[in-house]
Amino acid sequence: MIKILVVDDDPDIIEILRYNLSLAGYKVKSAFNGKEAVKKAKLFLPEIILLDIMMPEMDGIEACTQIKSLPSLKKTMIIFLSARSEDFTQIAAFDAGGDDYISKPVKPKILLSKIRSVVKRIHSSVNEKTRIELGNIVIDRNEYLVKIDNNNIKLPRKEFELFFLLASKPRKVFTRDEIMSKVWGINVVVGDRTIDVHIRKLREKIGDLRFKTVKG
Amino acid sequence: MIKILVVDDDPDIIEILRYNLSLAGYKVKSAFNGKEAVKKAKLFLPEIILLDIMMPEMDGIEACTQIKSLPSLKKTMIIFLSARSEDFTQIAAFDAGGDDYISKPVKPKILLSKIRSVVKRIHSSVNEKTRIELGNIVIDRNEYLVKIDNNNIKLPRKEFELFFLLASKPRKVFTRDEIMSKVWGINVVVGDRTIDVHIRKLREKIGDLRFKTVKG
DNA sequence: AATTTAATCAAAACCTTATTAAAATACTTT
DNA sequence: AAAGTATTTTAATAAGGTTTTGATTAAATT
Repeated sequence: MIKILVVDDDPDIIEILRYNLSLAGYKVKSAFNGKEAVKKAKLFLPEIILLDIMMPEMDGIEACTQIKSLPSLKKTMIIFLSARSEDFTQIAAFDAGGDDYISKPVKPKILLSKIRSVVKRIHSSVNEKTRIELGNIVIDRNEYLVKIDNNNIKLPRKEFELFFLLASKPRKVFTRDEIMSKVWGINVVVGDRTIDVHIRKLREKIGDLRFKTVKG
Repeated sequence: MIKILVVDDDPDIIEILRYNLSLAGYKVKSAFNGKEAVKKAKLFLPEIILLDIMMPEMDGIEACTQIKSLPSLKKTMIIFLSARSEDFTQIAAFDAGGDDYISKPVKPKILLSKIRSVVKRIHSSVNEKTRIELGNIVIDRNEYLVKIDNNNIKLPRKEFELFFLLASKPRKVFTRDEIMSKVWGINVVVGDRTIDVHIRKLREKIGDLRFKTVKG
């Protein structure tokens, strides 16, 4: 059962959230300010925290920072609640490690759809591959390390991601578009030669024979 | 002519987008919030919607969900716009059925390249199958490989696509127009001999008897 | 037999990838 | 903050393959 900690200084809002979330089958606890939130989070170990930004004692941003710095709560998803739907507060919120936001007034429908999508994210981040082994090659995303025949090879980030992607599906042919969007991200526009150069470097470091290119 | 609906609460941004898109030859309409977006989308039936995430009245995620639930707009591609490029928004956006994502500030170059790639996707969305098996022939789009009697045969892109198309419906007769639009795309204009030559090459490589032409 | 459509071939045009070196960026250390 | 180092991106070019065209020939249809 998924545990959610609701943090807001307004009891009415707590009540609304608690009502909707309980009804949807989540286990809910609440706190009235940042300080209390940190304390309760440590004990309750919720999967998700709904955190108001503006509160007495300790604001949501600060609370978020503290919570995220605790090893036992590192994976907890934090959803901010904020009165204004734009601007600076949100940016600060994300910088503090927030995972999502909901703008007030909170509509039950939106609330639940957000929660669902966050839950999905929790699940999918669990089975995200972190390590690939192929014969004498080990690629470990945790340690950020490539091992070939027990020799450690250090790769810069892009080269690592590229290698990881290619190794994730041996024999699959990746198009440049696929590589671009998975390694560089969906929004980055860099020239087309960039991939070639990285491939070049990779081949220098891990040997020419690991993968080949298919024209077109 | 491709129709694009632009949705943002900031008139300046609408103007920038409208300017760039019109210049590139798209037909553009706009809306200022999610509610209006849904209404206008129903009438305008755009192929593409550029949708800001944070808006008053109804946020982009919700608007997207509603739009995607309408049968007449199921195929409409939705590209989200958002101020932050963090993962969480992207994931929420994709959960809601978004097809792509652009982070603000929107650079014209990125905008247009995205639009182009989305347009491409609209046209080629028929190709979903990734593998065809017919007796002793295997055509695998993933590995980009044709296997006949366990012999691998390497085909250049156009030949591969052509073969894939023909093999996708054995016994079906494809008109030149069909072949042209599926292999070469809708807005590509090449001479009429091109298909013949590719057919020739294909026959050389996979044997004369795999398919025959029907005059007319 | 005349007309239309398809096949063939080689040359030309076009594209994609590989390879460098150099420029731009990002990151560390002082 | 500056200097130094590593990483990432761009630019230019070479090399090679792929795609398209145009001329010509062959085959089918009217």
